Amino acid sequence: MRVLVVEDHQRLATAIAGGLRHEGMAVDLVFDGADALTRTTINDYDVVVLDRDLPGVHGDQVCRTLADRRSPARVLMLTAADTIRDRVNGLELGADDYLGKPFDFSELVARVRALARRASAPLPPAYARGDLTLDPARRIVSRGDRRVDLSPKEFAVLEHLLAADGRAVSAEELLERVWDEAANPFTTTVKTTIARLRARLGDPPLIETVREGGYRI
Amino acid sequence: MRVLVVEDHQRLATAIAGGLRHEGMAVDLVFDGADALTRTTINDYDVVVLDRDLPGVHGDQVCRTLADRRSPARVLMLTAADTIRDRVNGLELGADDYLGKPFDFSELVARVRALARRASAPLPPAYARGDLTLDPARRIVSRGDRRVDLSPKEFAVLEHLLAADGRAVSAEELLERVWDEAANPFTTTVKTTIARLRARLGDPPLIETVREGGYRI
DNA sequence: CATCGATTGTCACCCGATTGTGACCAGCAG
DNA sequence: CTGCTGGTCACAATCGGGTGACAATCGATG
Repeated sequence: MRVLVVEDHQRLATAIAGGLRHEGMAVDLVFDGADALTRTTINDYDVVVLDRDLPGVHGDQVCRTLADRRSPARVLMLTAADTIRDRVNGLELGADDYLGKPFDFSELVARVRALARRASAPLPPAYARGDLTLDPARRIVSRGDRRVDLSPKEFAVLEHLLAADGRAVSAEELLERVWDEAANPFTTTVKTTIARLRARLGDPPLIETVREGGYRI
Repeated sequence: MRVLVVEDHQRLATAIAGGLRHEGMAVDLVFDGADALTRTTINDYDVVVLDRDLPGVHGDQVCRTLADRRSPARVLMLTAADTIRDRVNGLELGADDYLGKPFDFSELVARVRALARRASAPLPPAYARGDLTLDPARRIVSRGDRRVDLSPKEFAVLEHLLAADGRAVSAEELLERVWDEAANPFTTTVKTTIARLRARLGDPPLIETVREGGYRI
């Protein structure tokens, strides 16, 4: 879990960062708002622990900017005074949670955890063709309920054929899309890879040859 | 709904337990703090109804221990005197609600119900995959009923793999999400960590390698 | 503050799978 | 029969991942 701590007081900053690291989180630390903004463009954080009173760019400003950018990072705002009014302000700025100083460290940890528990992105759908399925995210190919394991090239070729959805795909197109520039078009690489792929997929055959036109599934 | 009643006065204890059972709850009953602590390690309760004045281990102590353990059980504290001061103390100790004696039984029921509802939402942040379970909050990993202890990095990697839900996770992604900025992408750190993780998890192997694609669980 | 063990990053080396390659074979159309 | 397209095979080079050793660092403990 990736966390950015933004806090200008050295002592407190390192204490927070150290504590969160101790909980097993990957923590980056910056001491002002400007740095916070650049860091959040470079890295993807799950949570930003943001002190409100920062020199230079104010915490509120950082928070607002993140919200404007539609940053996926959740913001936990730290503030000296914890009044209802502050809380409302903070949440209106786009903070996801609010914690007043002084705070109990275990509470900070709990809240960071809670914020990081974001709904995991749904897995993209798998391809299916007859009894063949290919799941791009999991990198799994099955024939019926039998798992088929493929080498990276074989997998990529099969994925491309499935994506073509029945259209015939020429050897040139495969070379273009599946291989990189280093591929030598004057050799039999594609033929060979298709052969190996067919062998691994077993019977009945799935990949048809279209004379002069390439391959189709 | 699973409830533990901790109350040293026999009469009152059985009355409460009986009443809650009558409301359809599964109630366990103990008469002192020490028993309460052992029971809560054995079973997962939704709510603990806890008398404050207990012989031996005091109610406050029980409450604090539960909080320290990050127990998911919510605590409803019962107390003879219901002063503001008591209430604040109780809540600071980690109790989730507070009820002064004498109380109206219907109010007790209502509060237990309310607490149970509250508990059910953020309760299950534990991953499971086959015989493997990982509890992020407690930082506990088990294989079947055998506890596995992992270093922080190993734990974080495993958590990430489990969160990916079978998706293949590349070494780059792991570096990005589990390590902080100081990580050097040109070395074999991830490989090594995976190797150590595999060794600790034992047989049968759980983490699969996806050539060119990273790791999958 | 010194010490000891655990943790972690780094490197050198090993190994098997993968892949590109070209020679050769098979089927088919003209 | 001939020429062409595509399939098959064996081989060698390469690559990606696994392993074990080592050192630096961290953290707990006396």
